[in-house]
Amino acid sequence: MRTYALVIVDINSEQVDRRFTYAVPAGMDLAVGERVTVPFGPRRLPGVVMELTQETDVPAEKLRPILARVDDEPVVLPELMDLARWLAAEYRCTMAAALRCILPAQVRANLKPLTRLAVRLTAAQEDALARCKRSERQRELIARLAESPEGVRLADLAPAGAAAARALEKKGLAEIFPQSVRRRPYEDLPDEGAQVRLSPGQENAARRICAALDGEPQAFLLHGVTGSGKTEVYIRAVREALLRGKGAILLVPEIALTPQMVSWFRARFGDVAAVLHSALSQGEKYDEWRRIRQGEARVVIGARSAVFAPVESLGLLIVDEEHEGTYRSGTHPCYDAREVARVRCRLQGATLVLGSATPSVETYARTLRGHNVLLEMRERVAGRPLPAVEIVDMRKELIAGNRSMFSRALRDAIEETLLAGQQVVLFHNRRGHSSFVKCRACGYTVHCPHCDVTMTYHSSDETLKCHYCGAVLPPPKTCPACGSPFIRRFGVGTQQVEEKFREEFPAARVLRMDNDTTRGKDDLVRMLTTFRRGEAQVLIGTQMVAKGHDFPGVTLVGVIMADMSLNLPDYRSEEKTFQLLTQVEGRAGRGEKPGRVVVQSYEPEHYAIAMAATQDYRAFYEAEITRRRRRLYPPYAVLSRLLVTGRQESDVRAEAELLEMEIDAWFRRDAARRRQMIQVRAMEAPLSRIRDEYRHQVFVKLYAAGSAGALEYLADLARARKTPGLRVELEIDPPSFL
DNA sequence: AGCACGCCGACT
DNA sequence: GTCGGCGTGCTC
Repeated sequence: MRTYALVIVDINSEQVDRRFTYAVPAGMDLAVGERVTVPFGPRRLPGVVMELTQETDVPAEKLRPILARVDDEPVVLPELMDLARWLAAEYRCTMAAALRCILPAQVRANLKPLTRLAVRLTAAQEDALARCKRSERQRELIARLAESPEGVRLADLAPAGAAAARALEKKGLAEIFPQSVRRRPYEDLPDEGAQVRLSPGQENAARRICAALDGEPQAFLLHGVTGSGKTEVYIRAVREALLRGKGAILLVPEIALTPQMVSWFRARFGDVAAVLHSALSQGEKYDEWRRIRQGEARVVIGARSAVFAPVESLGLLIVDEEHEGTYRSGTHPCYDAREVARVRCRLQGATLVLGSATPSVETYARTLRGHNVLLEMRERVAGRPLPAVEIVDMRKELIAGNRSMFSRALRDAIEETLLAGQQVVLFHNRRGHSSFVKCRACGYTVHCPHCDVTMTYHSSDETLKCHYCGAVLPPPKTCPACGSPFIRRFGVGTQQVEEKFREEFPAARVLRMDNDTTRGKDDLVRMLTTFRRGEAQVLIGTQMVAKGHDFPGVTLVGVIMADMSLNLPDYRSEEKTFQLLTQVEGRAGRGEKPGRVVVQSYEPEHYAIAMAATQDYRAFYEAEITRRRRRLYPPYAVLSRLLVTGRQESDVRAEAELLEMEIDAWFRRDAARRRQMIQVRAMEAPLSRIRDEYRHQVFVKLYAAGSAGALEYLADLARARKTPGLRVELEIDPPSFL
């Protein structure tokens, strides 16, 4: 009986997003998940076998045979085939695009293994020695080679040794051959961290996770205050998974944080741990992937895309710093690694652990609704206290005549800390675009009357705009709240903070860490190491200094302006601010000495700032979820937009307005649809032109409950739109509306 | 995605 | 008369 293979060809286009049937040549041993080369029109293309079948409706004259297998073994695990299918359905991408996520480019490129010349004995040691009585060097080499039957790299021999090797080869006693070597990322990293005793909180969390490894797989939210030692819990859980013959994946939010985590894992798990992320070289990535696929590595540490790592019999999937935005992919398919992780765990019967000191509002809400089991760690390890936080009201500083960016309290604290020989972290979250208008006398910021988000100052036409509804206001000359003339836009960056700091504390050794100073691949790691070693006393930086670093020498954290992230035109800005402040405050007092924090703010009474100071997550969550419910934001609503782009501005505008009318009509058709809609509005996008392409958007806000049908409609609408010269794209809950 | 086929303007 | 523009249509 004939066998046919249903193949997805590697073309990311909806036109060919279906399975093509090929005849399997007699004698070709094929399995689902294997990569093959197939004829496709005049071309030869790679593809993946989705299914094997005994019959087909395809007429015989159309059928063509599979040309070849690409790999020696199936490359896609069966569970990952299911995951790819889910990915394509959930994120509305082609099957080819979904498979590309699962098969990284290096693997598809079929890289060659890296080889170096090595030498090994081909004769018995005694025979070889007998024939080399005269040369002491050759005899030495023979003894050494006898100890390493797999061969010794020529580069590892002294120059004379290499000559001896060639002599042995000439005598037919040894051979010189290309030996494949593994490219090891972070090879020279020290193996840090000794075995530690777990605190009662850590012990409890680890026990609950291990119970799930033995019994019914579960999803956990591990909520532990900064410094509570979540990493140790991960390590314990991973070890337990390994002991049960299962694999584990640990996702970390940023490459920058990986080296430290890798060194901790290497210390415990050695070569069983693999690393996967985009900053590795092609070869490193390829080799690590192969090692995982072949079961040589059972533990994977990696960024977002490592959620697809080919770990067989996965037992545990951990998402560290669950709240981080980096888990959402910016390129199509725009998957959320946390969602993928959840589905993958379901498909493979694995246990999911989401870890954070500041869980995202969505995750916490889901947890309270019973989707995750909550594990809490309220204490820091070794009985260390949380840092004492002092909030400084910068409005009072202005009244007191202090116009500098450092309050008297912060300046004193820095002085004391430097005198005591301890380290300081200064955090300032400068965001390049979108400046806002704020009153320095009373802290008032101009908000949109309709949307409750900060309005953004546009210097081009000197107006304030709302990025959600398009409302436009002239910037006020005096503060609408208190009448003060000190109302102006804010735009201080870390560079100015550094300059002012050097003026005031010329003796201190300062490092500045932001996007401008960490351009090179290794700059960040080097700076972190320098600072951790104590070779600088002060670290000034943006959010990248806030995240997860362990700086035992830091006893003072200063926040230059806590309101910075509060005034972004985004409904998540309160959440972001709370997370950032809580995280950066958590950098203080992680060593022997207790830490302190000085937070400077123009609106110190704001709940995000006040509750970050007391590290009271639950109180913040209650306040925030109440606001979201009242103002109709996620998780109660779904925000989406249709983005229209094109060269001709009038066409772009007209298309957006047409879409608005059409969508509006669709929602008004019956009562059920009317109940879905909160707002539909066409407007110019905040970034109204990028690379000579004009941008307009149709902002669509829906009630979350039962929104699936409406979103499906919007997706179909966007896809069906084929006006020449225009592109229409649907974005659901995008990271920003710029 | 490519590459075909197919129907209307300026060139040796 | 031809060379060539890129609009639909197909690829097992």
